Amino acid sequence: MDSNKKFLNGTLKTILLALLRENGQMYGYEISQMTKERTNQKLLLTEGAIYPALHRLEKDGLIVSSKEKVNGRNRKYYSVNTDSLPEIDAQINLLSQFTGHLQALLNLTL
Amino acid sequence: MDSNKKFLNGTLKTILLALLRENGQMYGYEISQMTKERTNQKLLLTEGAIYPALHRLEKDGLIVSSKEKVNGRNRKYYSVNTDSLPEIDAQINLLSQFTGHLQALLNLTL
DNA sequence: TGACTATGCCTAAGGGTATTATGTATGTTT
DNA sequence: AAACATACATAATACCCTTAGGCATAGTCA
Repeated sequence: MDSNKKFLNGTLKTILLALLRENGQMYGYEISQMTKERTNQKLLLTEGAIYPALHRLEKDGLIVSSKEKVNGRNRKYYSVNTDSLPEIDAQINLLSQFTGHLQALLNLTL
Repeated sequence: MDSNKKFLNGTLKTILLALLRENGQMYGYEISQMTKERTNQKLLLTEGAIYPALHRLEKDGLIVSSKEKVNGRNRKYYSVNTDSLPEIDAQINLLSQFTGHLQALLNLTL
């Protein structure tokens, strides 16, 4: 079973923004683990997807990073750029609306 | 305003399956118009996306097509392959679950 | 009649992005 | 010592949507 990985395309960046907006500060590995736990392994954000997406978001100025050493290991914390909050919220709202439309279309079938 | 086109990636095929499963028989142009009307122009399935997706679904054996001439114009009707109904329902359920997970993640932010 | 719009199908170039696989390094557990 | 968890990263590949165009028929309007 390939789960629902194929649905992730396009939504990943917005998911990351939503998580960072909620939790204030997170690092990649943490995001990967947290989403896995929260969705009972159903929604897997793999590292090969997460790290490039975080890099793109930082390059686009929507998030900022800072490196810290914790227990001898390097962590790279990300958080939303407060200047971009309006744009971030707009994106999150768009995704929310999109899932709403999808649910409406899908429910007709049930 | 590029609306939420970017979220479509990966979900389009399943959307098409859900629509065909509901309506029994549809043609590409009809799908394009219907989704536009139902979502108040918010969810636009463009022809450049719809037709290749329908072709892939037919090639994969999930749907079948038949050509008809209506009012002098050619229509290509698609409908689900009943042999594939279990797989189709499974896919639709996966997408439904995925949107559920998304909503859960997004709602935490509101 | 000529121009425009709606209907209806299709394809191609291009870019964006997730998958899969792999590499590096440190700390912890067995 | 080996294995596993933590933590970052990149590359090849393939997928697939966007944008832009092309073709054809029917109806409308000046």
